Amino acid sequence: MSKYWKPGSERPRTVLVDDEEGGVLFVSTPASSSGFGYLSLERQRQRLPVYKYRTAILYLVENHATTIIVGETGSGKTTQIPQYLKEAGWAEGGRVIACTQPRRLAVQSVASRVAEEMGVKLGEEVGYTIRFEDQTKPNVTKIKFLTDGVLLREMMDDPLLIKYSVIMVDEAHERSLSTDMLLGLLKKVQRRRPQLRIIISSATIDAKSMATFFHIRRRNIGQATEDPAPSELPATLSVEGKGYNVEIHYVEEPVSDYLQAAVDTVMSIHDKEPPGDILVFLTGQDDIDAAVQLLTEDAQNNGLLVLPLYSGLSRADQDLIFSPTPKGKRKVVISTNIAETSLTLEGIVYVVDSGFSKQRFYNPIADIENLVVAPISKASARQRAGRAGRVRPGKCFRLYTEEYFVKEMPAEGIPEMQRSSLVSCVVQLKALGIDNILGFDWLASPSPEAMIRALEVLYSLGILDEDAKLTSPTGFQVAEIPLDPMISKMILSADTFGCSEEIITIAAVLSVQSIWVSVRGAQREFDEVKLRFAAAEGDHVTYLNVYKGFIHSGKSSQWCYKNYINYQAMKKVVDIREQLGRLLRRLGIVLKSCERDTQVLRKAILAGFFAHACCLEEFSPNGMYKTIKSSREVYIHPSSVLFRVNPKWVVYHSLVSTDKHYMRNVIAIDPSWLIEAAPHFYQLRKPNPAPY
DNA sequence: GAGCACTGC
Repeated sequence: MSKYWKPGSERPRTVLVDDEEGGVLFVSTPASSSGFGYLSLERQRQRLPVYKYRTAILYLVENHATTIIVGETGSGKTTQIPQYLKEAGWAEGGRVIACTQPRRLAVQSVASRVAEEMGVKLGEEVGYTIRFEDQTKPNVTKIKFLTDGVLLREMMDDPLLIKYSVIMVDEAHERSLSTDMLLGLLKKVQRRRPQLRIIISSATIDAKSMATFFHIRRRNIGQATEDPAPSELPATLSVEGKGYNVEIHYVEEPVSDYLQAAVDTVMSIHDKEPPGDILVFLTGQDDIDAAVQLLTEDAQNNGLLVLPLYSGLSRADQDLIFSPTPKGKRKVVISTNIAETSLTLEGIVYVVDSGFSKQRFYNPIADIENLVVAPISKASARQRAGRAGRVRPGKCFRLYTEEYFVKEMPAEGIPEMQRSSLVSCVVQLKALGIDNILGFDWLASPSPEAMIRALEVLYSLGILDEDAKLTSPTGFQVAEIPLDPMISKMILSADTFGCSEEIITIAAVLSVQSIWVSVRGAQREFDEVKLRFAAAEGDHVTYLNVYKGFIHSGKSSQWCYKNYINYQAMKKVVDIREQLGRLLRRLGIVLKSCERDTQVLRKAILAGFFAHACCLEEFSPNGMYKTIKSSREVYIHPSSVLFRVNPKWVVYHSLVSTDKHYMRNVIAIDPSWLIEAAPHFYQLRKPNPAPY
């Protein structure tokens, strides 16, 4: 292996302390690394790297409006800082300390850990809020963990976030859509509420741009406040992590086939390295299944237990990953990016990093989201490597050269804000009274094309008016519904068509990944089972049949298993459906059923998705459609019940672009409904006119 | 004949 691999010289664990005012300096000590099993909770807390910075953090938060904390995983910042703040009195007088996370699971686990450390019952002094679940008590909860999406929603009722004294935005380096929106809005809130403290916690050293962003010049400090306002210069503090050292190895020459290189590397680790499980990062299901097959063939009875991991797997298959490795075996998990942040595997000692992941990119001109294999960033590469150092010192094998890493790999990924459609963002900002979207203070500004496209789409849906203001009531109601605006529009229209009962089921199904389980081996059987639910009208109506079956079965997981249906997804459908029902009631909409009339149902769908209408090309041998809007070539996705049925006129929910543009979730329509649904969009159209 | 990952009153 020494011939092939070149040890790297990356020094990830430098500690940097940088108070912009130059007054404070902290020097770190090397990370300690011992098991905590026998220590009391209090002693464990004191052993965390962040503990040394307790006084410093409290000092900075006291004196600065914004504090940026750079800390690696395992520093303890997420669980400790909210407690320090509470101990220092930031939760007194009915005020609440908030800590946001990008993911639900993180919210729950961090909250329960903190409650345990404080010796209180979860949901009282320490609580959490995620969608569908509010574990907080008014006037009792002092520390509240929540997803950043929930905090954004809270702003619709409480734009200045009055009840919070400190808001800590954790994992800000991930730069999710809602984190970026939240940070932009928090900056605005801070102008109006100088006493609000913001803590931004990030795992990467790119704190400078955050600091520059939050360096606000307050304009109107007219009214005298009782406390002196904190410095508007953000402070930056760095805390080291608790991970073990991970030795980085690079290939000497670039590899041409990362799949084969990954397989070879696994075999080589298995041959030459001491015991320890291996985690391999590839890009998608195809790659992963291929690698699993190669390794399983290669590895017959040689002691490798090879397991795939991606979100499309059923829960049972995902859980295999967590089962203990049998004696004398070495576990190899071949995973997508899911293992980079969302799932943590214990016992990994070796990581193989292909250097790629699938990433979503949005083309605002074509209004299409693409999924492409793209190189990862240095930040991701470090995160992946860190997965090898959770239990003991590990090794990371990067399938790219050190020169590439140093010179070519981008430091950070492109923020999601610059890779997505802005339709939802715009509605949320408008609802918060931000009228000038182009002039909004973005952390990373989206392209003007994307913003203009979003405004156009929303205007065509009747959600925004000519002045780009939310329409009343439609626009404001759409903003209340936590779904894609096109789906929200569809839901609201269902009221007129008398089919809201059915439409909210469809909306819920369209809002989850997929209700089918992934079955590669039993494809034929799967297709046959699917036919039991299939409706001639298309996928949306098929989903109604599945939902009915699920409810009829008493929401049985067995029933799901037998029918190749994802039980977790169906439970989520039920949750979303209930939420939508409550929401509509609040908007004064009474749920009505259209019984068997699928025509009104499809008209309601069209009210949201008229822009996605397509017509089958005449004499097309391979089922080619063209979009009415822009004559784009599209095909029905093979997972659709209308695949090979090819009705003349269809409307799709979304496009998946791989080698072709595939329409996912397709329904057959009558073209006359189009003019009815959107006269402004489809007027006087003779062959292939383009509205834009 | 095909499927990155999260998330939301």
